[in-house]
Amino acid sequence: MPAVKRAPKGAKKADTQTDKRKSVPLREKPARKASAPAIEFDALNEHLGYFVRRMQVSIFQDFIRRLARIDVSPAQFSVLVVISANPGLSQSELASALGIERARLVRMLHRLELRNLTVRLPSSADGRRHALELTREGEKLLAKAKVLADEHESCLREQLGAERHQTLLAILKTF
Amino acid sequence: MPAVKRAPKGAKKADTQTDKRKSVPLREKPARKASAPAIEFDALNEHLGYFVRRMQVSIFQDFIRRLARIDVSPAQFSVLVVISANPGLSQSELASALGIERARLVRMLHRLELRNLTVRLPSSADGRRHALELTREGEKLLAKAKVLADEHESCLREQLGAERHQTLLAILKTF
DNA sequence: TATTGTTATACTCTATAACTATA
DNA sequence: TATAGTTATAGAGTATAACAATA
Repeated sequence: MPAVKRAPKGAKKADTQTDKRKSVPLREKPARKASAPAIEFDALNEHLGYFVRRMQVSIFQDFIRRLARIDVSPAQFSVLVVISANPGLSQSELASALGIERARLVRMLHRLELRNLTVRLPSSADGRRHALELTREGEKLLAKAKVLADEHESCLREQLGAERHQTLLAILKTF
Repeated sequence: MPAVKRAPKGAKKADTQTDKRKSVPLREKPARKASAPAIEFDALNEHLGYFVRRMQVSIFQDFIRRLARIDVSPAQFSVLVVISANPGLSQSELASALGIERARLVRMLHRLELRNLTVRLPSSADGRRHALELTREGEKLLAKAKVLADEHESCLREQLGAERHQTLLAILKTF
């Protein structure tokens, strides 16, 4: 057995339910038993949020898998794309454009900078700001990332059908 | 000043860049300066994942805000709905139906059980399984949650337009 | 052996708050 | 005083691994 040893455990929480669980089987509806009856999603079927969430998770999983070999996450991809397209952008501007917390962006840029993909240059106009840019290496990696991301998108377009893909993109952009 | 005191800080990471930052302004493209020029999203404009993510975050924020007073998160809502519609469901079945980790569901049910909303009954057929059900209190809270969730959805339908809302729901369901 | 529920761990993300240095 | 960048912290969420009880 490796080092792990198992800490003494919080107790309390588990105990409150042990009584019920180990004691008399109060009652139990026959409902779910035989041959895998399809699960009913009820109210969730009318809620966009549920399906949007499922799709987002699924899309991100594919994106992450495809860009794993260059180690670029969806969030990192969006940061690299926007810096490249808007060189000199400040961290605040970038964060608010992408809906990322300023504080989180700091750590993201930290890692990107350690990998020599981005730089924070001093802004000549305002001593508080950083002018963000990609390094040459950053631009090269972004180019590779865009190829992989396009493959990802093509696969998605194929899954959905070009028309639905287009419709979806159009509707989401209006939101 | 309250207790906080500030730990000695990791150093190293911050230092590696301090040199660059405090030293000569290497160069800086004039690009972003004057009157808030619109930010360019470039490749992101073609990626469904980016917009799906933005929409999901936005929808969840509204959902969370509206159900805050009954303290029900989107994930909790989906769990309550599915248990109510499929009484006797096991934790594994529920987890896989909703795409939640088995381990995470344990903690979620823990909290719901502490609030007296759900119960884990022993399964008569299989000693390993729990038969999940809502308590009467759970059903009552779920009824309230459904009302609020419907209001949330109505607002969303209004924002998008009924037609686009319908189209979106239909396409997402095929995915 | 495999499965169900459970605990633990580690890492990411989100949300705040507070600090510094500049403005 | 306000803003830009930074650090710290707490809470969720995600991903694993391991374990006990049961099959």
